[in-house]
Amino acid sequence: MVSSDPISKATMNQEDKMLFASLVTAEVNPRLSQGHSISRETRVRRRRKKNGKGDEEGGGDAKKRRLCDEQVKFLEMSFGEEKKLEFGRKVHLAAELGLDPKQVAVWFQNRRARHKSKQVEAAYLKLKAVLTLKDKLFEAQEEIRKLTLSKNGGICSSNGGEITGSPSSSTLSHQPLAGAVEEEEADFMHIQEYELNNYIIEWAYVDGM
DNA sequence: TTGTGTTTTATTGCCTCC
DNA sequence: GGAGGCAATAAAACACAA
Repeated sequence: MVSSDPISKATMNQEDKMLFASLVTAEVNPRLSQGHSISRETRVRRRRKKNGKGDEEGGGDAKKRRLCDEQVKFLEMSFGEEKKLEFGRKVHLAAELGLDPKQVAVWFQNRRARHKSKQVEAAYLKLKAVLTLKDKLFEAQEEIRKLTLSKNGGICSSNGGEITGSPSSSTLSHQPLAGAVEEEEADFMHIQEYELNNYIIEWAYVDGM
């Protein structure tokens, strides 16, 4: 089966993994970044094996039963209305679907987890896009800076070939046209950067993330 | 058919809130 | 202290390529 997830963690490079991990730990699960985490090894050690072959108590078959399409559809509808499950609704849903209330609770728990991981993935993709955009902006700025330097170099070379990092106001005053173009470029870049920063801030507060 | 990867259901242990 | 939530994980069920 092919994963329907937009991102496969297996295909991520190291940088992607770190970015994704930082989102998952710091953004989504603040508890983990506040010293409440337990090492994986500890958890695994602590965990008792359940459902092990031959040690089933009560002798009942503890096989997992997949919910039928109708049940899932009903649960999805209910989840769409309200992500959390209060006692009354749980009992009602269970009765309606012929399930154990605990199964309904477990289904909602797992569904919330899936919902959250989708949100994290979406946030990850957005963040990645923003960073790519920032890179491009930086490259464009660099390009403009180089062009400006070479242009000024040409102007200065007629005055002895001096190349300066930032054109002096006296140089600009002798070149009104070039100065206007540079100002326009600078304005453009400032607007781009401003919009990008706004976007980042906006994104940061989406869904309380 | 079988090996492998993914999805779904269920469990465990911890935390927070009342 | 109990109920309920969450993260992490196990394991069954499932999909699919070879």
